[in-house]
Amino acid sequence: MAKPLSDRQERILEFIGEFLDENHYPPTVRDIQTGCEISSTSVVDYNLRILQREGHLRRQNEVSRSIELLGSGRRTMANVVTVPIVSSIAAGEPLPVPTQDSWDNENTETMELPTFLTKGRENVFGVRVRGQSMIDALITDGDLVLLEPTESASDGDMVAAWLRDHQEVTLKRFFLENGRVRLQPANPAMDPIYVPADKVSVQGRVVGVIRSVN
Amino acid sequence: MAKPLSDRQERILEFIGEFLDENHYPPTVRDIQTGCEISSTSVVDYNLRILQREGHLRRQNEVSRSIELLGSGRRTMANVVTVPIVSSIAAGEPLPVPTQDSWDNENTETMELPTFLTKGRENVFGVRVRGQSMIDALITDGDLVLLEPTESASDGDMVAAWLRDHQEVTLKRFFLENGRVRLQPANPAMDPIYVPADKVSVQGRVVGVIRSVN
DNA sequence: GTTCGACCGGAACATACGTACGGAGCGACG
DNA sequence: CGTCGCTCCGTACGTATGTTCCGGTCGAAC
Repeated sequence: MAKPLSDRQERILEFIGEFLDENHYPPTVRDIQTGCEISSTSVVDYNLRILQREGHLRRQNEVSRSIELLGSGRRTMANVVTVPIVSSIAAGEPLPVPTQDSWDNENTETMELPTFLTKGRENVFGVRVRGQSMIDALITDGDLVLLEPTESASDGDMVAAWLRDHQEVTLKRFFLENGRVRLQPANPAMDPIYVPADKVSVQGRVVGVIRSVN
Repeated sequence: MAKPLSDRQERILEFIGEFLDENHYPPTVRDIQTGCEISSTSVVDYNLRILQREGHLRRQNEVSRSIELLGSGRRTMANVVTVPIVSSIAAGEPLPVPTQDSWDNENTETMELPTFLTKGRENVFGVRVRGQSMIDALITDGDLVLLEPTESASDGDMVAAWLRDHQEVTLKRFFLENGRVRLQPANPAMDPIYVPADKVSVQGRVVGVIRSVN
């Protein structure tokens, strides 16, 4: 299914992304030809068809600049990425980190976000928060939390941590202190909690929070 | 300077915005011609030149689909608006609500946001928060608060309120209760404050909060 | 009336741009 | 060796699309 791409195809995909970041419209076949130093428009067209067949992009026939990138963290246009929204976070269950399969699924909800929120990070996904359990992380009911999937964390990272003994996910700053983990609420008025390292599993690193009021 | 636009010009501007919302690329002259039921491409071109001269949009010569909308809350492409970021909010001063003049100023910082954050609202602007003074509104240092300019508020709205006696701006939910104003923190664990109605001036309604971690 | 400017209409022109066609190099395979 | 598939190249064709030219209508100003 997911065939490996040739160097040229990788290059084209990368160029389209860069073009989208620098302009407010997609590139033409000839823009790509010049940008990737390809000798003929037919080669560009040939590779674009392959990329389209493999599901990396979409084009409309006979329409100029109709290239649209597909896939996780795709850039649909200048400074915009599309991320999947996976169900909702609730007390009592671990996070359903999205797989490539679930992302490929047509009925995954997605959202378009400015790139400054995901800058450089891969596979960022969003989780909608239910309830007030994250209030000490300055996050409330209805907020959208952006997470970068990871299983490890550095001191000071804000992470989504699954606490095995408490059977719940919490968002806190992570610190590893001689064998145990300190989870520090974002609100300095609240006290940290301490957990043995083997009772905590990191599910993702928080890279952003979006709250839409009303 | 700001000449009134003809009906046709308004229509064209509106159509370009709608087109940008529905596609991932700008419209051609002929897309506009069809969409606005104009009999000739030359009329479209004629009006586009006027709109460009008046600063409502920008085009590149000889480049297809190179139309770019300008101005406050402009849609640069599908589901994206551009909003100005006005300085920063700090304890001790009222908010510098942006005027048309300040927006027109070239050196205003701007940011592109998904439309779902500003949906339907006019003249939304962003304010970067400094310090921890908004912590009881679940807002912390570095957050970007999106405000819709207004001087009135309905019960339950989250507003930016200038407290004359305290000489500070605060973000709270607004309730008018027989002559006095109750300002309710977003964090239900915190207590409300009560202020005489004439000691409070509403500066804007909060429509969103964006936090970028790290 | 005449003049002028703002706006529209139809058609043509020139370039931009997607697409098709024939062919060539090259490695895999029998 | 032949031939098949994949990739590339050069070129050309046809449509898409920005642009120009010339004429026309209408209302305001004189």
